[in-house]
Amino acid sequence: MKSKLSSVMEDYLETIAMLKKRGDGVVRVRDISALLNVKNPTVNAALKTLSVKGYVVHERYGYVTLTVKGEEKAYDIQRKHDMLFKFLTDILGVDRHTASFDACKMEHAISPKTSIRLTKFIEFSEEGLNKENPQWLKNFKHYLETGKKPSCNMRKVKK
Amino acid sequence: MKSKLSSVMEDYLETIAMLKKRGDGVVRVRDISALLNVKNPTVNAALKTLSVKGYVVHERYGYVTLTVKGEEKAYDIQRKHDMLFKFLTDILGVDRHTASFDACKMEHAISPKTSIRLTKFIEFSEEGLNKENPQWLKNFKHYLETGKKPSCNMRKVKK
DNA sequence: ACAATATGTTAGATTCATCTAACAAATAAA
DNA sequence: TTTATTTGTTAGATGAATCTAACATATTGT
Repeated sequence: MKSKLSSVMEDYLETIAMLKKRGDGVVRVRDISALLNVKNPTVNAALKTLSVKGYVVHERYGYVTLTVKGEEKAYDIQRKHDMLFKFLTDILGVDRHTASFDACKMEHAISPKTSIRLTKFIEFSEEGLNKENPQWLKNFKHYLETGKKPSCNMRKVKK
Repeated sequence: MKSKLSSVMEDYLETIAMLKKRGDGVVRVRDISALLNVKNPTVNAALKTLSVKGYVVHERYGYVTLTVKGEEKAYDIQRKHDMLFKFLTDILGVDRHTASFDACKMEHAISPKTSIRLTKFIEFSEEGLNKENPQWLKNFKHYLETGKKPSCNMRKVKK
């Protein structure tokens, strides 16, 4: 009964969830096709697939809604996306546009195990009493700019 | 003239390069289908596509070889794969099997920019005079096990 | 050298995600 | 309230990646 979804189908779920959470709160075929840059009939076909599998409800000429199963799945994907985006921007320092683009593809590629570890890694980089970056992350940013990692010796150098 | 390759085609190139570098140094259709878990006719179709695009040479009933273009592409993908594998295992501490599996998918998902940053991050984690993990990485491993990041206070605690 | 086995190829079918063209229904404008 | 416009649907085609079945060529063993 697992009937795994393709990454394309996952994208549709993610998009529907995103559209629900903004604008007028309802989701039409047009909105989905606009966001995913596909034509209406393509969206229709996808919705057919997703409704047969129990992820969405879509009556002829009506709005699109997620089932509980669909919401859960969409939420999972969005969490992964947000986590990856954060990792790419906050830790690696990738620009927002590239990070967003890559996160959209990586979210379908990483296993739960990797997802959990990356999440922990982000938490680790944020943990602590002060909200500032930890020193190691500052050192990495410095390394990105200069190609040099502050060594023990360097830290002793004055000025 | 860019004619981007699908991730499936990239996998074929990667596999061919890998097979070349081991065993008897030649690559047959059978080797590729065995490694990728597809049937011979599928490999044949892929080789057709790749040879039309100038990545491989394949004469009827002959061995498969990469063109220079194909080698370059394959090398790019392998570099990405190895880098991702290293990141997943050495930094995140993901098990080798999962890391290998995920790297195979992620290598097709990340942009050059992200690839470069990740590479730098790995370099950063290895840089230095001693080959040991840097302290921050040890701290992360500790965080994974205990859920606690060694704080300034904790470090002062005796024993 | 010949038969048996393994490997490679061709042809044709299937599934998925996409498209265009033609039509139907709903909404907005007059 | 008719007409015009936008949106949704259906039908049918396409390209990519896969399969099976049938056949062709190589390789191996005797």
